Order: sequence, then C-alpha cells, then structure tokens
Amino acid sequence: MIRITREADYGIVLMTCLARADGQPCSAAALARQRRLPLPMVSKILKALARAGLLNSQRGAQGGYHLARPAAHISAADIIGALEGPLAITECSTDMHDGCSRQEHCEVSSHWPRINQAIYAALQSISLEEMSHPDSPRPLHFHSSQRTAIAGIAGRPV
Amino acid sequence: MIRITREADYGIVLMTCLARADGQPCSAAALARQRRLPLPMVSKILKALARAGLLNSQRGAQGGYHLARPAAHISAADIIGALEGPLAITECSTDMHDGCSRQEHCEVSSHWPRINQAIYAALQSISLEEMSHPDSPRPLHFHSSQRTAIAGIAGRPV
DNA sequence: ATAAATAGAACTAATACAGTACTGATTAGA
DNA sequence: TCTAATCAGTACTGTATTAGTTCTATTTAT
Repeated sequence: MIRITREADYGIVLMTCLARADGQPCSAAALARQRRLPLPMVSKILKALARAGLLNSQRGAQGGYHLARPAAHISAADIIGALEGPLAITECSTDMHDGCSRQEHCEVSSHWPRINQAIYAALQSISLEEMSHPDSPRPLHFHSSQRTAIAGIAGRPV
Repeated sequence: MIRITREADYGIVLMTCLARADGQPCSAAALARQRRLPLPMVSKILKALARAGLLNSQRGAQGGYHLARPAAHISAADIIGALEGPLAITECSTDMHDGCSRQEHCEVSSHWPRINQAIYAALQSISLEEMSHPDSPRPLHFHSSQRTAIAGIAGRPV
C-alpha cells in the first residue's frame, strides 16, 4: 500500500547516518560503503537533498555533506518531500499556497486533501533526530514480505 | 510523494458513492457511468473490494454491490489496504502478527515501522462516512500539478 | 429461456522506477 | 600550479509495475 520510492527510503537511511555523524562532513563514497548502497545512487540522492536545502555540501578533496540544520528540525516529510519532487500535499496544505492555479481540477473529490493532510501531519511529526536513535520504543515485528510496501523493503541489500 | 495507485484512488471514489447510496445496491455499470470511469476498471475494483469483505454483491439481473457494514465502520486504511494487497504496515502493526517469519531482515532500520504506524493510524482515523460528506471542514486548495502524488490525480478524467 | 449482472483469470501497452554513465566544476593539498 | 578527490548536472537504459482490456464462466430476476 502507499508506497514511497526507494530513493526516499535510501534518503532516510542516509540522513540518519549524517545525523549520527553530527556535523562531521561525510563523502558520498563513505556513506555508500557504510550502508552498502550503490555509490551512484547515494550520490544522486545526496545531491537532491543538498539542492533541497537539507544538506550543505563541501566540494573538493576532503569535502562531503553535512546536515544544514539540527536533526531535530528536519522531519520525515522534509526528506521524503525533497526526494519525490514538489508534491501536492505540501504545496496545498501549507498556508503559503492559497492562490492555487488549478482550482478547476480541485473538485476531484473533497476527501483527498483530508487524507493528504493526515499523512503529511504524520510524517511531519517524526523528526530525523527521533529516527536516528536506533532503539525503538516498542518491540517491532517487521518483515519484507509480499510487496514493496511503504516499508520500503523491496529487496534492498541489507 | 507517497503514492497510492489509481485503483485505490478510484476505490475510494466508488466507496463514497456506495456510502451515499445507503443500502441501495449499485451495479458496476451504474457507478462507471455516474463517475465517468472505465467500466472494466470499475468492475475489477468492486470485485476486489467485495473479496476483501468491504462490499456485498448480488449477482444476476438487478444485482449490484452495497456496503458490507456501515460507512462509519470502514476506514480509508481498509479501502486502500483491500486494493493494494497484503501490506507490511497492517501485518506488522496489528497485534495479531507477532511471530514474524523474517525478522532477520527486520534490522533494515528501526525507523520504518514508526513511519508505517504513523501513516496507518492517519488512514485508520478517516472513516468512509467522513469522506462521503462533500463539504470539507476547512477550505482546501488543491491542485493536480506536477506529478502523481498521493493526491491521486495523475490525469484522472474529471 | 434470456438478459443482466458479478467472478475470475490472463493479457497488453504505457509508464515510472532504479540504477548507470558521462561530462563538468570546485577545492585541498603536494 | 598540478593533481586527485569530490560534488553538480544531465541523459540514458533495462526492468518492474500500473492501468486498462478482453474473454469466459457463473448466477439470478423476469
């Protein structure tokens, strides 16, 4: 159900790594090695996160990426949004967007915005800082069966 | 971002129609005409919803579909779950699933279950009854731009 | 009997995703 | 100043998934 792309999946993983590094810049290569992910993919994702303003980058030798602001001020919604492009949810559920240019299409059905908002709120409420703590509050059972679900498993090399 | 399939999108639309019909059985053809959706698609979706136990069906002439239980007791999560197959979220976030067979893979990262639960809870909290009321509580701006977002727009014939 | 309807499976074309490859720009350090 | 490390950006490709169709069988009201 409700899927996110693997890019977003990896993105969250990488961001948690950077959060744990706490200020120390990490190169794409280092992160790829650390998480056993394909370097080009990692590179691509970090670039996107930097362009979105979630990471600062330092070029050249000894360069790398580091968080642009404290982990506590970055939400899952920020990360996913940065990697999956400009999205209806954020554009329409923030107040800064009230002159919507396509309101003719908006009659699609009045329930979608409600669902969008609910999910967006859920994602907003989870901070990168929380996600960076490896020990989860509740015992979790979780498996990679059946389908690519939001679990974002889909055969990711573990 | 976070996408659902068009099937689930249509599914919610169709379910709201049936909720408004309140007990009256509706045929797939009637619903397809009413919402200007392709009949085979509508048919396929209604079948899936019936198989999932959300709809009861009556075969033969004058047959059709109607809700299997009151709209207030059907959630967005039920509908989406029925159409997108067995999903990691529900299987792992319900208590009935504690002998998870693939826990070796579960170390993927401890944050996903948290996100899953947040989204699942959000979807659970929205009932079909709520969605069937056309007037939304807050003024909503919403457009079908850019990408297939959860908004589920993606060029659906409006 | 017949027409209206659902049940189910199998198939196809289009799209989106995941991942790669290549070229260019910037910078630290020898 | 040269070189290697590193980020920046774009374009490409194979594969998987989705969207939608088609066909056949089954059930039932009239």
